[in-house]
Amino acid sequence: MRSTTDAERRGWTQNPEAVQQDILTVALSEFAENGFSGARVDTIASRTQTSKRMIYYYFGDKLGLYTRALEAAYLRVRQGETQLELDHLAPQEALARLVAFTFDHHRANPDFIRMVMIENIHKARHLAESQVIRDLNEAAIDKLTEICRRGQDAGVFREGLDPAALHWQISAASFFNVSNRPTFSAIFGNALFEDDGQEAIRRQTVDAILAIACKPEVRDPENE
Amino acid sequence: MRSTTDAERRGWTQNPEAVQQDILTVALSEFAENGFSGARVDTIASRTQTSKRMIYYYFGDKLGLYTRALEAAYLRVRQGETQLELDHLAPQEALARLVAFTFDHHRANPDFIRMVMIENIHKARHLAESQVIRDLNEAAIDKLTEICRRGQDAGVFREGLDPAALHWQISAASFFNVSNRPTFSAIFGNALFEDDGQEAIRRQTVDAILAIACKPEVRDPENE
DNA sequence: GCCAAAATGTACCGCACGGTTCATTCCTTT
DNA sequence: AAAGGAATGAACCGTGCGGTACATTTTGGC
Repeated sequence: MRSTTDAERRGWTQNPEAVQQDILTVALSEFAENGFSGARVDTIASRTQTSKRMIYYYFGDKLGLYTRALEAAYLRVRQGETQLELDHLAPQEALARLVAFTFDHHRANPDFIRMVMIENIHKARHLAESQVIRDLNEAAIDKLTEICRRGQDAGVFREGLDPAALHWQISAASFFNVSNRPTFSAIFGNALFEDDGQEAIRRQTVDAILAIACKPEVRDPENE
Repeated sequence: MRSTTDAERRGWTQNPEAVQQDILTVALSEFAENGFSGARVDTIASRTQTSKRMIYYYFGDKLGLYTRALEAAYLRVRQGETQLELDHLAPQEALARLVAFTFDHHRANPDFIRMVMIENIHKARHLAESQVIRDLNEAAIDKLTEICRRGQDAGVFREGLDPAALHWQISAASFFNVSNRPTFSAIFGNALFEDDGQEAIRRQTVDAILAIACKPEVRDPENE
């Protein structure tokens, strides 16, 4: 590791990892903004501190770059999810916390949401082929499955509860809230996406999920 | 109105409306499949019984064609919604019916869903500018608002229920079910999208919405 | 220090694709 | 029946954009 002064004086310093990271960051934002065909390799290059040449050097072609950007988006977002600790909470509390967290977490990662939207437009063609992403998602339902088991053991959750279906419900609300905000607010106004509206929707969503999971007699007494 | 035989013999028959309709149908399917930048005007033209020349003659440019296709998608889907009659049902029944219908209706109109997805990728830029679509959606919440009022008058729905927020919940489930099927099933398997899984999810969704809308004491006794 | 390999800069290419030009045929009006 | 406008056909064009050729600099190994 040496001083960079001579490199600054004339010429440049090699830094493969940083260059790739730079490209990936820009590419992710550009693909998320414009979609695969909408994104322009030249634009990505220009927003980079390096050149288009380097993009093709490291990523082969536009599709390769897109795939890596997609994986990067998943990596980031899944990494954020590991922060959540639920084991010390009662099942209902844990579930409520998980739903609220997922809701906020999706909201905080719009680029990830947009990449998934784009993948869905493409029928998940690239996602399906990425082993990286498949691996990442194996653990995604684990937390929820564990909560379900605990809730059923404690007798507060319904029997025959399907963790996958529950995850579907949580994802639906959390995802839609970000993905469809533009059309929804264009048609029905922006109120639900202001702070008050978002809080109301999050609470409503938590309630709905709890209603699905909990036995009927369990839900009435506890009133937040 | 005259026979078309002479036109078949030599030359061609003019038919502006049919030509435009033909173009629109193909364009809708092509845009829904590939997005705005992904769709190719040449491809659209080739799938048409007319030529690229006609597309520009009637629709000006690619964006004009896209906008008209988007409006066409909304028109079709909203037209299907008018079939639903709910006034003769008790509020809870009406709401349950509305949710189940919306769920199925979205599922039956994947092209519409994909157009909305694409609009959301584009931040609803074109949808926001279309007066046609704004008008179409004014009536979209009316049914639901009416049900809410009736339910509250009858004392079975909670006070302070927000029809817009309820519509949000219904849309979230129904939309996500179609829009995110590719990624969801790529990651978590296809089971939830087979007939059994879909039925389970629809039931679960209806239950969740009813749990949001109904007063707690109202929901326990009635067991489908 | 020297050399091969890795990393980067510059300039360029081919063509796909959105859009147009110009000519021709159909239809309505008077 | 003539004319003028609407509707259609066929070929063409300019360029935006994905991708490449070729030269040059940097770096690490010996």
